[in-house]
Amino acid sequence: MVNIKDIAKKAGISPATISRVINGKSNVSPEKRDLVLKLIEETGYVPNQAARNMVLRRSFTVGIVISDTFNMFQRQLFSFIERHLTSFGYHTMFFFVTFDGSSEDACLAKLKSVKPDGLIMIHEIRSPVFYEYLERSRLPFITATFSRPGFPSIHVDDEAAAFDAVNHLINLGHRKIRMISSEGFSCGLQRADGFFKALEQAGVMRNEKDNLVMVRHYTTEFGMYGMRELLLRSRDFSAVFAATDELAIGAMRALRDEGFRIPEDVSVVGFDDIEIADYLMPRLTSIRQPFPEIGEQAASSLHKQISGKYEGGLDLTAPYRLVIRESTALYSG
Amino acid sequence: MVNIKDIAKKAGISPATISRVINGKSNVSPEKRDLVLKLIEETGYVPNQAARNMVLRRSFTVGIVISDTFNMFQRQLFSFIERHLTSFGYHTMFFFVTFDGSSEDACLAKLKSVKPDGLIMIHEIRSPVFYEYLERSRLPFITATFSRPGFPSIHVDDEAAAFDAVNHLINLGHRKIRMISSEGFSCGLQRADGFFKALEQAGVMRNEKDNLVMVRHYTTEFGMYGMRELLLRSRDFSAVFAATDELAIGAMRALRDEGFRIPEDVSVVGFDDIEIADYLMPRLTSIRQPFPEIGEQAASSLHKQISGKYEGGLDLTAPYRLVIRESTALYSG
DNA sequence: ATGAAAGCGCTAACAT
DNA sequence: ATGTTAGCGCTTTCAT
Repeated sequence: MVNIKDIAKKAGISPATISRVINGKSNVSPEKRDLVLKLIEETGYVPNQAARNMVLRRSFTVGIVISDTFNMFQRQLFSFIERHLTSFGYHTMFFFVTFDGSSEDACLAKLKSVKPDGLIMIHEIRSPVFYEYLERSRLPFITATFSRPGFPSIHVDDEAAAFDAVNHLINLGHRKIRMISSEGFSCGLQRADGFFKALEQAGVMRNEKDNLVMVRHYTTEFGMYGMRELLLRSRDFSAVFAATDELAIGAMRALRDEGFRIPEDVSVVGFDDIEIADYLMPRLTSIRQPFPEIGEQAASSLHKQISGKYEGGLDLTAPYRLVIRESTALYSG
Repeated sequence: MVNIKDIAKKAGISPATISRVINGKSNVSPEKRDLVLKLIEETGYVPNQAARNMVLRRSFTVGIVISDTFNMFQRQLFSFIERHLTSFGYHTMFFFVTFDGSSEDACLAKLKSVKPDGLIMIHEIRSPVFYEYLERSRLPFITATFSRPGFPSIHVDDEAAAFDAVNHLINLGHRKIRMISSEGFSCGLQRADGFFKALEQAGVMRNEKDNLVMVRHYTTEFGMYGMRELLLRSRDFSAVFAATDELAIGAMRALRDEGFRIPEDVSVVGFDDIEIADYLMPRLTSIRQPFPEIGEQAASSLHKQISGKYEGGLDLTAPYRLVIRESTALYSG
């Protein structure tokens, strides 16, 4: 592979000047600049990333901490994040973490080894050791779609959004409402809070614990399990709020398998508004998270931090919106 | 950040010996080894990846060439590939390519800069320049879920699988069958070949071109467009074969919007058997691609190539299986 | 505006 | 078994 010395030799110039041209420094004569550019073009030379990384003590890589289950929601959000990071000149590398937390150590080790310039966390890590490292190493990072007090983050107001979603059901006349959520993320808890708040305000706060089932993962499979569990407890309800669309999809499956019609017998509301929500039968009513904005904000906020333009203490809030489709209908008790 | 010299100083040993311990070389005395290990543990030292990359002329990274649309099928396959690559000690980095091919140059530049140890291609690049570079640079690579004559690959027999899928419809009594596919990938063409072969064998090969619609991307959205186009041409059919599940989901949406019941009025078959196929209403009949095997084979074949254990000329074929669910039913003309 | 030289953190060849 | 040394490809002083 052709390197900077090869170019220097061909041009009869020192490597230092080649470097200057590559990095767009001003103090190079136009003639030499043109010559070098021509040579680079001809030879197809591309600077060796590893060498630059070493001397500049940067990796030009941003790590994405994400759960290994990597659902449709995360996939969509990632696409937007990636696009913006690329436009800022970063590469992107996944740091997978399993839900049970057993791999958080491995993730930390990979962090130290790869040394990304920054980190975007789409998955909520529990280990305090992890956050200690982030602080100690002063590694720029931002959490997306959830927040951790005192750290930069971009997310919607989960509790308020859940409140609105459940209120939509209440306004349709539903009173006996169930919820499926997960403990994995703090937003699962916040969405549950919004759920209870809405119930409370409507004066239908009965059997608090029986209304809610907590499952392990935000997947269609666990949505199905959760719904089955709720059905075992009681069939006396007319609406279900799922903490994510994936859970809603699984819940709808379980309801259908038991002969319930949606929305005639049971209304279903999801959360996230993933792409497929609009392709389901019936189309799923859901809370829209603005992926494009969240992705862009996460990337550009991180970029600012990395390039030292960080203003400090940002906890960005993205707007959400209830998208009403076919899976919710008037209560017809 | 603590480096190898720091460890050496603390231990009163030369950096070379530290390096030997880190890399598990045998010729180190047990006492020194233990001392070094202890120090590494204490200090939290992790070797600097960039420095190793430079001197070893390796990146310990495998590139994944994937389309920027990055659908559910690719997401699922990627998860398996990633898992295995990690177990072999590789990092993973995406090389996104847009469907229109405009970014193939950028992808090539990134390739030269990052210098991955190998490449797994889930997306079919057209540019011959790209393949020329692969050959010239002798970069190990393998194509997954499609094949390119003369190059290592792992994939199912798309034509045979499509043939079986369509035959399933024919055995159910369907004669007027439509197909939605895409030109983007060669497998879209091969699946169309299987479709026509099955029709031909059943003696229902009429209006060849009208039976098939080609759309731009393998997405739900384009599946919907494709189906609308078919409906515009004629409503006289009883079954649809979609080249991917995503297309099938979009097609089902379009059919439902026009009042068709599935499978009572129209049977639908997909291809890939993505996770969600079993959660749709109705559950989607589909050809199962064995993600776990394809992912494992792709990763381990590449690993063999990288470590010089490549036996040459492998064109691996993975088994497929028709999974019959609820979206296909007897023709009830 | 340009070149010479040092050095980033690591490994490997070569001594001993 | 261990240390010394050179060098991977690049950027960046520091001269000039």
